[in-house]
Amino acid sequence: MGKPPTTLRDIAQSLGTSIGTVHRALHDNPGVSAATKARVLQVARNLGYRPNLAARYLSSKKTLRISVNTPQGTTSFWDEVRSGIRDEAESILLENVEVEFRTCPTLGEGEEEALEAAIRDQVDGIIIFPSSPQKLRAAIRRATRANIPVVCVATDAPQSGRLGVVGIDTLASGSIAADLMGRFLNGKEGSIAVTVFDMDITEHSEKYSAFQATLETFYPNLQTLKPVEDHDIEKEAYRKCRRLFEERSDLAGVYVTTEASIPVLKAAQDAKLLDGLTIITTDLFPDLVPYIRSSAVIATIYQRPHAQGELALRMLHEFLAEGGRRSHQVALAPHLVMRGNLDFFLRRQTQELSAKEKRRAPRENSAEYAEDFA
Amino acid sequence: MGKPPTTLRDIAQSLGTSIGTVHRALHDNPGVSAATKARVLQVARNLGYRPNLAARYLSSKKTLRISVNTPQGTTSFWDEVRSGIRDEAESILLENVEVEFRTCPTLGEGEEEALEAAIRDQVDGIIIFPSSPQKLRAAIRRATRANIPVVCVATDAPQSGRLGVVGIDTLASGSIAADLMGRFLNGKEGSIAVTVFDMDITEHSEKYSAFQATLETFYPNLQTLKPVEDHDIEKEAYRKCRRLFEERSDLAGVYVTTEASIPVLKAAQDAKLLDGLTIITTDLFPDLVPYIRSSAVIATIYQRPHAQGELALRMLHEFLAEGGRRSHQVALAPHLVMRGNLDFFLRRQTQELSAKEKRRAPRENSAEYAEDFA
DNA sequence: CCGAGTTCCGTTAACGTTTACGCTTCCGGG
DNA sequence: CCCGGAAGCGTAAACGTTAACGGAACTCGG
Repeated sequence: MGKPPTTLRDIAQSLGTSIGTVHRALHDNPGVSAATKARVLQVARNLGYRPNLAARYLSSKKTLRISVNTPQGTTSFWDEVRSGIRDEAESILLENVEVEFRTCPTLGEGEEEALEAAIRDQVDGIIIFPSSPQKLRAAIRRATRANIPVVCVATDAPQSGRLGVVGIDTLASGSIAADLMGRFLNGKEGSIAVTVFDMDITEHSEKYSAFQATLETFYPNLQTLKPVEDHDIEKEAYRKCRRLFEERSDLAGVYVTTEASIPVLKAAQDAKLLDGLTIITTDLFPDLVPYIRSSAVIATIYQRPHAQGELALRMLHEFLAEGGRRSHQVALAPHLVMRGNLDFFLRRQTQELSAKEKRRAPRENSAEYAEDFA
Repeated sequence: MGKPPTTLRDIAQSLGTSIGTVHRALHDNPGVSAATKARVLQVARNLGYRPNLAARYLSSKKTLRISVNTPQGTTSFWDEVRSGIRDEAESILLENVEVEFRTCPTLGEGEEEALEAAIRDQVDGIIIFPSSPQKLRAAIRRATRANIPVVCVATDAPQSGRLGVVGIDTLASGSIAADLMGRFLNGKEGSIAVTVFDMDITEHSEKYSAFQATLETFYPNLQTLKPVEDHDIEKEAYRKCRRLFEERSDLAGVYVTTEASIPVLKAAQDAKLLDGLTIITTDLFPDLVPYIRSSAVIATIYQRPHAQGELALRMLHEFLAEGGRRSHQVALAPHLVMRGNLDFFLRRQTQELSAKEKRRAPRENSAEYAEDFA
């Protein structure tokens, strides 16, 4: 079962050549003839060569630089994503990851420039939130061609050649929102409003249609209205919702899929509907807490930003370190937050955000760990 | 910012001693006087020494053997835990982890013997499900004293000196169950039955009281009954529930916190109450699926066995590899599964369980990865 | 007082890769 | 004919740790 793994030496010996040549061939560095290179690659494949990462790291000692291009954001969402990335970077064995944050102050502003800057800086990998995928597609392609893998968080950038995505499963979150909405309304009739960022974003249109489909299947007495697009602009969200709330007298519930739930709630309040509506939101941040406690927001779909950050970095690192054999499409299940379990999530959030530098003193020997828990 | 890390050499030089001595001192191997050992430890601390894992692994090349002691189980729960452990073991960089499974066919039978066997076999670490913590406490202590770290999954073994636990947050799951129960019942009056494994298990009594407290706070018109203990014995679960169902005419809902939801459902069916009761269960396995689809089970609290397995192994490995600085008490948030998002979880489950050996051919150079996704 | 056995410590060869350097061979231009 | 340069390849020194070996100094029974 446990054959000793093949090394560069093995390959060199079996070819009657030297380690240096094998190494150059495998990395297509200059200095090898095409013929020997081919032979080396062939033998390497036959022998099932896999590089020893420990040796590689020990020898080269180059640290991987990865750029994190995310917006500042209006809620704590992106802070949590970033702290997830940081945590994962620190926890990686052979600490050889260095994270550079390129945070855009306003959404969509300077996104492309930041990406270009990362490419220019020759980072080894990029984690990005493509707020408008079609605008960034070309730039992501350029990064990929420059041999810099790109991982998208939260939103995908299709047709861009990106290495992978990590996000929340749209079907799972849209459907559970619908199912809960139906249950909470418990047989009532009426229509449900859904706000999204923009229907051009795959994730949002998928969420919307999952919601709509589930509601239609299981709760035919409820009707999903056309989506309200808010582009994460507070005023737009308020204005559009306010109008909707005044117009539709049969409105029974609202499902907010974006970060911008506060303006929607304000609109409901101003329309004197806050108590009458069944409202399900997305994400979890300080401003939202009182609404959940008071039951104005009956449930919120938590998109686990911390976990998204962790996984994005993990995916990138795995790829960079060993050529990545894992799935490149990670769809997380969202968490459901209500009054009852709210405190659990709040506690966790603060833990995660403040988990700075808790490195212990070097405790080489492990004889006494049990005392900690006795 | 980027100081070169201190090495054994640095310590040796600053003490005017040799690298070998430093090494022996840090690992308290024989052959160092108490005096020099103390000096070495002192300097190591001052210089903030942290071992270079790559070098360590490269040099020693010993693989970590870890034993996984879990029951066979009556549902797929433990299969998923095991597959999570396996996945994580494979995905660890510097693949130096070897997992040995010691699976007990029947619950609580031969648990202690299996643990003893693992200790005797000199494994480097143990992951265990302590089905009856007090019985295993002594044995876990012995393992710890033999310098073998023990991580508990799903259930804790307090006062046992175990290295850590990974499980589901009891507060989060008990409370969300109560909150949902209250909402689903929507103002109705009545009593709610709760089944647990055994109130002596910390987790279960915590879950129960979280449920009870939340229900009492937010839905005072619903009353939590005394817990039904089933000890994961199907007959016991059926019998006790059947009797309860016939006795309590005001029963409105049931919260099953154990694996044994099927006998409870059967009892409800036989008592002709399946449609009348609002039932929330725990875990997700094939036999439960039809009940969820038909809405007999309105929601189930998924305890994420795969994730539990992953995290348990990660915790153990981190500790073994570098003296573990992470939290040793991991409490996961459960997932909520309903009709709407059921398919998502089922798809995931089958993916996770069948994710065997997908290692690719060695792909040394990474120039062309973009093609895969173009 | 001499060998045998300790105790303590220094030295050194691994582990598999990377990288800088150095040695051939061959070719074209002066 | 000789020299410069390049292409192709071998060599060896790192990287930080582990583990085995060897050698002092010191102890002790005979």
